[in-house]
Amino acid sequence: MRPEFYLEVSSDFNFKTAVYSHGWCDLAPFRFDIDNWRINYVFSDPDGRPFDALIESVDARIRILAERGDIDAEKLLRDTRHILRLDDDLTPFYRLTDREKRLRWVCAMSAGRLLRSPSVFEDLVKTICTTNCSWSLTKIMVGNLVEKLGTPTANGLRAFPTADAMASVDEGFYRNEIKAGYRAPYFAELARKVVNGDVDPETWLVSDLPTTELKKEMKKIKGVGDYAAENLLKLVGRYDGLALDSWLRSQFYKKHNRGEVCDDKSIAVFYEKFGRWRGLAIWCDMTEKWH
DNA sequence: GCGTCCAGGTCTACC
DNA sequence: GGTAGACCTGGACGC
Repeated sequence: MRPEFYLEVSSDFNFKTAVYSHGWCDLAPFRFDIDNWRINYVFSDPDGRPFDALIESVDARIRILAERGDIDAEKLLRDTRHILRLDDDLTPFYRLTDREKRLRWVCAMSAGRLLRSPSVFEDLVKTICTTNCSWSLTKIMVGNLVEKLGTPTANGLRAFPTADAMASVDEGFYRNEIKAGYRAPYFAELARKVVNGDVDPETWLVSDLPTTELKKEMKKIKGVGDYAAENLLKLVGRYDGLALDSWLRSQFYKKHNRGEVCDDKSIAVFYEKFGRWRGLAIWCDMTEKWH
């Protein structure tokens, strides 16, 4: 009998829009079952022992079925709250989107909770894997990281690798085994710095720094530029940056500029009215069809 | 089958 | 502060 746990959710939480908020549900060690609308994720206990868990929405609650019983349930529930953004208050954001008829669906569908990983480190590595490549290559790189460096569960599934595991291999491994290409030295250096304590991405979650300063901190990581930093900022709950990439730009051109290319400043002006929520506003606007 | 282009960009050197 | 050119890889596309 698999142990099961439940989490109460607020009335403005929507499991589907949270899970399918962006591509993260498609990246290992997440597994997304779109037919039954549930996800699996390989969590880790504080001692590093991984276990698989199924997460689904049942009767307006979140049900979590763990692979085995001897787990740290408190951490599992904390991690689940974190990845589903259960504690995010999007009320001020919805007040802004409700002002525009075409964006009223955002509040109506309780959209805007961007799925994230239990650790900022994992989101950081995954974000670097999204830069300058196709989504299929992102999936390959992340899949390789999990498959070749992640600790296995009893059933052979694997957790996302720890910084220690990532620091245990060299640049050549990232290039040849992970297929990280020119990102190879970035991953080797990042893992080394995290293990040495020179960088602690988890502090970004609770940082008192103004967003512009925090973004500068993030950009000190090799491989993290404007897009990556602003994407990470969204995942730690700051939506000041648009995180423009080629996909987002092309969607904007199609939806709001008759398919014609325009500069980034014009896109910024378009979403200026959403203030500190503009990054979330553009993301919801561009992904409306997904929901 | 092969060559080219580009994708959920960033870094470095140079001005 | 701004910009050109280089950078890995895999998949789509044209021929």
